[in-house]
Amino acid sequence: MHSGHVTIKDMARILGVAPSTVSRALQGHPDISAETRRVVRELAEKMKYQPNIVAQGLKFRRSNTIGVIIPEIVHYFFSQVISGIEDVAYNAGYTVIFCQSNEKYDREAGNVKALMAHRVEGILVSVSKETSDFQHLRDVRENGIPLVFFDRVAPGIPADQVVTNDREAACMATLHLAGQGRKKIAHFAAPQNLLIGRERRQGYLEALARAGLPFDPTLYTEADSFEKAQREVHRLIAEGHLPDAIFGTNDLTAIGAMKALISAGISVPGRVAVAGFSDSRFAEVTEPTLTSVDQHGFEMGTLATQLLLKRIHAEEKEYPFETRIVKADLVIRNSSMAP
Amino acid sequence: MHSGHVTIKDMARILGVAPSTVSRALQGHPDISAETRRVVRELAEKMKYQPNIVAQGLKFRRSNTIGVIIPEIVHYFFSQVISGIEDVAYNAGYTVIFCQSNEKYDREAGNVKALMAHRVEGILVSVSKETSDFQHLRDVRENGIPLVFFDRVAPGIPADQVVTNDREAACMATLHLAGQGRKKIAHFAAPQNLLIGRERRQGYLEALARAGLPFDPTLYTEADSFEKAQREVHRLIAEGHLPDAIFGTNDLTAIGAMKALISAGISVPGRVAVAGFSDSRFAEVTEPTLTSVDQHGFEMGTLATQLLLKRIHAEEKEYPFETRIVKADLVIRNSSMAP
DNA sequence: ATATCTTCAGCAATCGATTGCGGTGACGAT
DNA sequence: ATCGTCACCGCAATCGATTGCTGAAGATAT
Repeated sequence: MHSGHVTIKDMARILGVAPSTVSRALQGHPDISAETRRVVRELAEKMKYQPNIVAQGLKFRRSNTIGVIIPEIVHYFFSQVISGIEDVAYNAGYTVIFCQSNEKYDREAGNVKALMAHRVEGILVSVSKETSDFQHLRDVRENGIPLVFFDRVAPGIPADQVVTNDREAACMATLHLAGQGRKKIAHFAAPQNLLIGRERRQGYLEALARAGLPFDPTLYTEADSFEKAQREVHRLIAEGHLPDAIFGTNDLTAIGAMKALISAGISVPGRVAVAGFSDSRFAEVTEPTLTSVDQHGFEMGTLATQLLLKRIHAEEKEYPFETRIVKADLVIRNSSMAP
Repeated sequence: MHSGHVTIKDMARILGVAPSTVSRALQGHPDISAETRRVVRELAEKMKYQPNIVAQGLKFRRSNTIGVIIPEIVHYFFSQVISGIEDVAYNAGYTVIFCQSNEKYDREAGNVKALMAHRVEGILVSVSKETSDFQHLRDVRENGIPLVFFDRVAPGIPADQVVTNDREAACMATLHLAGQGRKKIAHFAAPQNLLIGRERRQGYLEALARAGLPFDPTLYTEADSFEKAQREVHRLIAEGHLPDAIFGTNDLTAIGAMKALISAGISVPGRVAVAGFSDSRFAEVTEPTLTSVDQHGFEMGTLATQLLLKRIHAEEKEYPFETRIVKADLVIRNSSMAP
């Protein structure tokens, strides 16, 4: 019959008892005789009965489900985060509904609606690059659904957050480049509507200041992909503004720059040192290996999920929102060696 | 009140009408007057009403949800597949519940149970390395739930499958190396209990035969990781069995070998050509860039999901199980150029 | 003015699981 | 013989949304 799933009613009909009796027998309610309990449990075993969580969820108004919205899973960092999320959720008996925004605002808003319709108990989100209107996320909060941002947060929305100390780490990476004797350090930045973009830029500027280097606008540009970085390098070369170091806002950007430099006959790290961000596995396989910042994605995922579950279990009790920082580490490799 | 979600009853109470009227008004049932419809819709708009999909699912006995079980998401290939799955599912109005087996049998079995309890309409699975008992997957089929395997299939279970033509692709890669004038082609293989390990090895052997090259046992070894590959290269060098080409069972293996060769002063592809498998993004960033086999993970994901949805929508109507092969392409880059 | 029809809403059941309350039998006590 | 006391189980409501059927008005026809 129907989808092949055994229900409590099916078993009740077979045994000639009421569904309520079956339910109570299964959960060991004292009102049910040992004999009845035994019979019911045997049948449940035999028919491989599995309670319908959806129905239970309706009854108890909880879904035991959390939602995750991620820009693009095919990034090592994000897949690490997801892995951490799944791990904690699984061990807490929660299931994870997974959505990908593909860096699109519309998709992200659609994902939020879908998750709400599914009555997830909480949402973990890293906002897309395109998102600048945050009403959809505000709606989540207004519906009383816990929200935790990780890595990319939305400004002005009351929620827990798990972020990297982007500014500090960016500063550290840039200072490292300066420490190698580099004077003309370029920054290939992420879009400035993203907080992480602004933070990393700030860290870069701070490092310049601390190293006593001037900020040269010709060495600052928004480029956050492999291809864009290559274009920018070509432009810099053409315009005669070759820097002696490049700090990329992420690894693919840094690698794109590095490849463009090398194929233009410019040695790395000989003439130009390069550093990236969010230590991907790429960093170890490039030639030269890439100096980068390890963001500890898995830990960000576990921590974010813990914060979410904590807030879910706090029920109505409100408490101040937390911002947790997962400290990133600078991993120094060959691309940033002294000339 | 409760979780903040507006229900049809809430609106009915406010408007002083019956829940059924609200329901019909929202779906434009002709029995409802234009005036009532307008009033209801306005309130729904104002209160941001969203139908409870869980309740609808219970009513209609469909969850609009599919489940995915994947060994480890932090592999570029699998994250590509997931991306493809999510894409098709989203466009078809399905949500994806995501589980990670972490290559563990227990975890995989637990995931299956959880997905069944959630009444997913179908399951996509790539079995873990550890899995040798497939009863949990057989249970899925016996419950009448569609199942589709991708990449790693379970033998003897009636289900649709989407796989790579591993043997053919491995043969192609090896023949390519032979075509570059290489005579002593080594193979760094995956464990032979994995089907893909055996298939790729077979492809390698077949290519040797077709190229008229003898099989040299000293050039065959089981090594399927970055580190193992490096050790093997050092051993080959030490033993004086340096090949003039290496075909790795996956990209990290190939890259490990390449790095070890280069750091030993052996030029790639000058003296030794290298090719990998399952084109990761690594392949483009190494130096030299790595020749590899593109498995088209995204397409495997979309195809597998399409097969699953097709079977879900076929309702009770049975039709023969399909095995679809996503043909892998050899992507020739610099690591395998002629000497 | 009565009969018939049309229009529009509500009642109640349904999906699967759970639970407060009420009811039925057996048994002993008075 | 009647009442009280358990042990045990069923009825019905609930969660949110949907739908067949029923029913109450008003409109139209005769």
